[in-house]
Amino acid sequence: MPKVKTTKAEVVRLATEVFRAQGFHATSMDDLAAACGLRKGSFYHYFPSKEALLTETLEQALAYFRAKVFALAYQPDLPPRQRLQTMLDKYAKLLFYNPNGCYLGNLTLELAATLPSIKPLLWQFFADWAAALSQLYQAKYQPAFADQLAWQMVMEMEGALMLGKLSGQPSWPEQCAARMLAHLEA
Amino acid sequence: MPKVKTTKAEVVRLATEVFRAQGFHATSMDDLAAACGLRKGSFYHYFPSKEALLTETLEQALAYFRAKVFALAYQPDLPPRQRLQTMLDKYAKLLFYNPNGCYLGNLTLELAATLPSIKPLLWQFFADWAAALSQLYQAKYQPAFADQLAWQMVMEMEGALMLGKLSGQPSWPEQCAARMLAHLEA
Amino acid sequence: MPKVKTTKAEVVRLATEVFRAQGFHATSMDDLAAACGLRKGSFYHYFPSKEALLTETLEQALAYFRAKVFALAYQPDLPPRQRLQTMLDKYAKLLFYNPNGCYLGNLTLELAATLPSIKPLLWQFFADWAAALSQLYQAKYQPAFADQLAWQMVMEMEGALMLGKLSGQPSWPEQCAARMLAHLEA
Amino acid sequence: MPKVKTTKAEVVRLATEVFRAQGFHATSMDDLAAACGLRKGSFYHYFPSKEALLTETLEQALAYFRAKVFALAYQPDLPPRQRLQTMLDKYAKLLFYNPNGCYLGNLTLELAATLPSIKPLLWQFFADWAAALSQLYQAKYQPAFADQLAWQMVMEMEGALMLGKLSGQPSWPEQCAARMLAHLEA
DNA sequence: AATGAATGAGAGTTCATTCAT
DNA sequence: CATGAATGAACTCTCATTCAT
Repeated sequence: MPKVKTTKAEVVRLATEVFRAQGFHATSMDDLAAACGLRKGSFYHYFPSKEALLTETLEQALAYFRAKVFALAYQPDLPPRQRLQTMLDKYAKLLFYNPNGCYLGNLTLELAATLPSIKPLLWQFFADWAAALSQLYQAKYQPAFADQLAWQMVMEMEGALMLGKLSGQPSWPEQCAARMLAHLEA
Repeated sequence: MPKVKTTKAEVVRLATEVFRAQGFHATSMDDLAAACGLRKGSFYHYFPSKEALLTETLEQALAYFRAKVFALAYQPDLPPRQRLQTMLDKYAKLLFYNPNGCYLGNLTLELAATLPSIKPLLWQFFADWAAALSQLYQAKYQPAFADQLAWQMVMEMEGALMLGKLSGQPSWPEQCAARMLAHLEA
Repeated sequence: MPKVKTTKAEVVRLATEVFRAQGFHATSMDDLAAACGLRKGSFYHYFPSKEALLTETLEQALAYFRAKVFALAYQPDLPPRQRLQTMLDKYAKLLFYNPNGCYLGNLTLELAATLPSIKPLLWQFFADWAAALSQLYQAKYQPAFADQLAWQMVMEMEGALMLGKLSGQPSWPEQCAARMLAHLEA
Repeated sequence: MPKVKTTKAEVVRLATEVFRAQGFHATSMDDLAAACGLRKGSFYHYFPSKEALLTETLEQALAYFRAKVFALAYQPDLPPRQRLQTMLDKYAKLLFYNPNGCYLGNLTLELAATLPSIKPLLWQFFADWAAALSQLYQAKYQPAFADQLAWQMVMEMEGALMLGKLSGQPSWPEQCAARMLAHLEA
């Protein structure tokens, strides 16, 4: 069993989980090194600083959500109802059953006020998420109303993930997802 | 060498603002000392540790919301619509126009996973907030539905405050408050 | 039950026990205040500094041993054997059954190298102790030999108290006391 | 900014001397850093805490005494008298002419009551020391008496080192060593 | 490319002492 | 006389970062 060389992408993936669990400031480079099986010093071959690593995790997370989650809202040859269902299934798998909630949401509240450089990335996440929802709701509603409803559901979901994180129970975001779907029903 | 006199309640009040702006881990005892006009070591006359100080800020914040905000939902001799209006006005004054959002919500996402001792306090905040809303909605809806709607609006408001913090604009929570009111309209 | 005013002598007595248990540097003024039922600030009405308090405990301890222990070696109208016996009984009561050993011996090893001002006091203790023993042994031995034997037994006793402190068992100093007595037997 | 290279064993050796001179609590990490030519923070690469460093100094001291001093009592092909002589010579070189006395004895009195984790190590030192002496005395005395005599001399020596530390004169332990030898003479 | 050793700054905390009340 | 509040220095320890090897 040869030790597989750690790739940069893998390091970013692992770091994301540690940041998601502990937050940015409560996570030390030692924590990250331990989680990635690297020595502390080796980190600086991949990333010039802790903040740069954070930024990469955000970029990778955003790219992942765009490619693997939000994209599901735009599948051709599938009715909106099913597109929303598959998107929410994927979303749920990523966020509902992990006790640490929404990575991007966590960082928004922890860092938006003190680390403005990440705000555009964070905002993009919410905007893309709302756009995907809005596009689906437009099958049933006027664009303006669909948009408002989409943003409303994004906010509700972030609040639901907050309660889920606090209570340890997935029912909050689950019920929120059910309401998201219901808005497409008759 | 001037010996500044402060009260414990005042220290807690000032510390709350610093924690709200920067988060718990990003705030040093030096930051707190500077904000309170104390020297670092003097803090330990009031609180045995940074964590104990945090807990006191949470307790004081919860007590304040209970006494000064949520209580407005229970005013006798006032129609529900007006009670909700005054409660939301007070709520807005405290949270909408401060760029740092909801203190309790911020700490939920930063600390729920790593500082479980504060979870009951945080939960109480959300529960009281939902109870106040539910009690108002029961003027119009069945208890079960009123309750669900109340929790839904609490979540939406936390999400709205998150977007407000990220965007720097109060319109997100403002519109959420408008929807809260609309649920009581005809 | 009126609260008896703490007297300076009482404070010194209590402080001695805390210093004996924890050593000088490991004992904080808070520890002392707690043990004496005083507030920290009040200490400075009795003693100008922690070090001055230490010195007073040493002086009081030395005075006590002189008046209440070593004096027993000089009782008129009692044979040497009995004088030694009563002195050792008193000595044992003070030191053997307290797990913290010999106060003066403890401070000698902790502070002789860094707080030379207390060295004369400490030395006086050992010198008086040896003189008392020597005077008794002179009933049986030549002065020079009695003196040497006395110092020898003082050293052995300090070593025995060290082992007693480490093991928690009084048998080490007890057997040493038995040997002290044996030197006066036939 | 020079990066001094040191070995862990060297750090332990130097720290032992500082602890021996000043005691554990009176020695700061700054003192240790200065003595070792390291910066304060660098210590924590070698030892997780000041207490862990202390434990290592004790372990190394015990190992040294076993290998380099007490072992001399068991040399084959040498009469007991000479074995004792060489052991005492080595012992004297280490302890008599250093004004800070016996490292293990110092720590016994300073820390036995407050840091119980080191008690087994300390006790092992005294036990090995007594065992080495006892083994030599058994050339002349019955095992039980040899054993008692050995412990007696260990205690006397600790007391002698205490007086040596207090007086600054090596004659106390020197004469004690002479008595140790005398017990093997005709 | 990888790392172990080192670092300076700063973290939270403790301390002996001061002093206005 | 007593004390609660305050202090500045020092404490142990952690951190993100550097760099010779």
